[in-house]
Amino acid sequence: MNTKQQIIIAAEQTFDRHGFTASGMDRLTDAANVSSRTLYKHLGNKNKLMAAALKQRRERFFLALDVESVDALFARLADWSEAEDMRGCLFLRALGDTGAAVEEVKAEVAVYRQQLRHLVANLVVKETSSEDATDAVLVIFEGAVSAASYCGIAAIQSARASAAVLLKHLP
Amino acid sequence: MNTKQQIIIAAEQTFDRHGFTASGMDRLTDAANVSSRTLYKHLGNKNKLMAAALKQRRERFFLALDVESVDALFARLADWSEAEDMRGCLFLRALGDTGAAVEEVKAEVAVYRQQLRHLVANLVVKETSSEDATDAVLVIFEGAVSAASYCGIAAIQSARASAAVLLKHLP
DNA sequence: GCAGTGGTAAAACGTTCGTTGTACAATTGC
DNA sequence: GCAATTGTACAACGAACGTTTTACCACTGC
Repeated sequence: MNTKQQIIIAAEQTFDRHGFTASGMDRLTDAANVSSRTLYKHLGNKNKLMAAALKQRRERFFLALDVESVDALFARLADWSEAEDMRGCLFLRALGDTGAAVEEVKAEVAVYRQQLRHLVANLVVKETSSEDATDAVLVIFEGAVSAASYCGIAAIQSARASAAVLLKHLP
Repeated sequence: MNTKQQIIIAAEQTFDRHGFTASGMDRLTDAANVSSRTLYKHLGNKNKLMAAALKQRRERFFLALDVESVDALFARLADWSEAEDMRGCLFLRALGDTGAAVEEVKAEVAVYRQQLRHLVANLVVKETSSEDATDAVLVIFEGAVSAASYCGIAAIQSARASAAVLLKHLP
């Protein structure tokens, strides 16, 4: 079994559930079921672990969102929300939690945002032959992620319908 | 001068900028320009200070968003984003930062979300004679707040236009 | 058989955390 | 003039933090 991966997966969940700064190394080692010595051997320090957890989330997230249309994007997001608790964008939260003071975290957040924009832009171009609606769909996507944390899956279904309307009727 | 208010206002900014758990009492007393003894006399403890800062943010936010139409709502949000740095919803972040383990924070977040929903629902009813589009507008609002943290005011302008289209063309 | 690898447990490092105690200064109302 | 109020500075508390050290165990391949 891959110990490093096991640590990172546990950390992704722990940071999401309990916060980045508020999650001490004790809680992280307990969640991963490894000694602190092993964790430090594999990850170096807490900042690098945060970055690794974010990278893991990003890869898992975009794997789940590997789709061919905007509608499918929101359908997959709905699937995600049924499998995982929604607590708002983990990357936005990581930045706020750490006060944007951790370089490793800032870098990972930047990569995520760039990747999300590219994904949305590509889908929008495919359907409208223009990038113009990218921001609009991006806003709805971010809104769905945020609102799902207290409106549940209804927020995502609403977002899905809204996106369809927008792609038809936006200038 | 009202010392308590001065402490709370400084705390609102400090928590927003540096995170809730990551902001120590030293930083909070420094920002408020008071001694730690004074802060504790007025606020009791850190959890209560967090709640007070969130209440302050809520009141300030809804005062800025005291409008008569959905379009004006987004216009005011754009004004807000030009006066303040956007780092995503402070309430969502407070919940994630503390791992939803602080009752005082959970309560304030619940009040905020309820008030936001009521505001949006009232505006939507006024314009469409139905509450049906509430979730859709709520999603766009949340998305504007989140996306503005890295897309700037363009996200809010895009959200404003999207909301107008939706109110016209949603079933 | 033995070096190498990859893990454990437990204690300790110095620092920072949230919070309180003590002692003192400035302003105010009667 | 004096008591009350409201603030300060500063040191201390025990606990928790991130990190490292020390010593030890189990498995692997040659």
